[in-house]
Amino acid sequence: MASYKDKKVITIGMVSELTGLTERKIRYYEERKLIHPERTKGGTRRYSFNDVEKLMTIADQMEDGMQTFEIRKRFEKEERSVRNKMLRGQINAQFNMRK
Amino acid sequence: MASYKDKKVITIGMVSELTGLTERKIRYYEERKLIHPERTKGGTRRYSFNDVEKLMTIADQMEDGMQTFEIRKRFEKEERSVRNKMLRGQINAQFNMRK
DNA sequence: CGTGTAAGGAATTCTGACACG
DNA sequence: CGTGTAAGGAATTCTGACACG
Repeated sequence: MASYKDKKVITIGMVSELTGLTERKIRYYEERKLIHPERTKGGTRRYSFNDVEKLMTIADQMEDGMQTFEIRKRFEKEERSVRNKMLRGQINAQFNMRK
Repeated sequence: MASYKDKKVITIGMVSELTGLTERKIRYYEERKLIHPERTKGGTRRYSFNDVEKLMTIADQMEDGMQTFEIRKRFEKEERSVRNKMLRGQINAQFNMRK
């Protein structure tokens, strides 16, 4: 499941370059809980390629005039749906084991 | 062909963490032409996940007492073989187009 | 609300060199 | 040859704040 796309290894400078967003914006979207980079011991942020993709989605939605809290709600909704899907998968698997 | 694995986005500090190698070693293997990171405008090195994997291979071979120039020759050999394979693929493709 | 910017400091990285073996 | 280390400087990142709208 976790692969290179999820490894938090990219600095904010590279993310800025990859997405075209300013560092200010990237930090702000974190403040608004849209992304969740990790930190090194020293405190510098590290992002994954998934974060980069997410930021590009965010950029699109911001351009469409959406507000950060709306975007956040969408992401949360999406995550719930993914989790439910996985849960159902597990339940089915167990069910199949029984019979 | 080029994917996330080939994107040069990782700093030497992260590479050191991921591979367990010291930064000194990582820079030295570059000096010996075993790896080829890119540079930012500012001059800091950026590595790809492929570089990270390559470094782990290098570490293994160094442990086995191999010398850097040997390891380098191996890599070059491997690259030639890959290129040849691709070339043959292209030739076959063209040949198949003709008939 | 979303974003720019100047400010001061801290973490990160760089190079060239000396050392050892 | 391969690697550690101290040295000085440059690039990168961080936070909190003020500004505008």
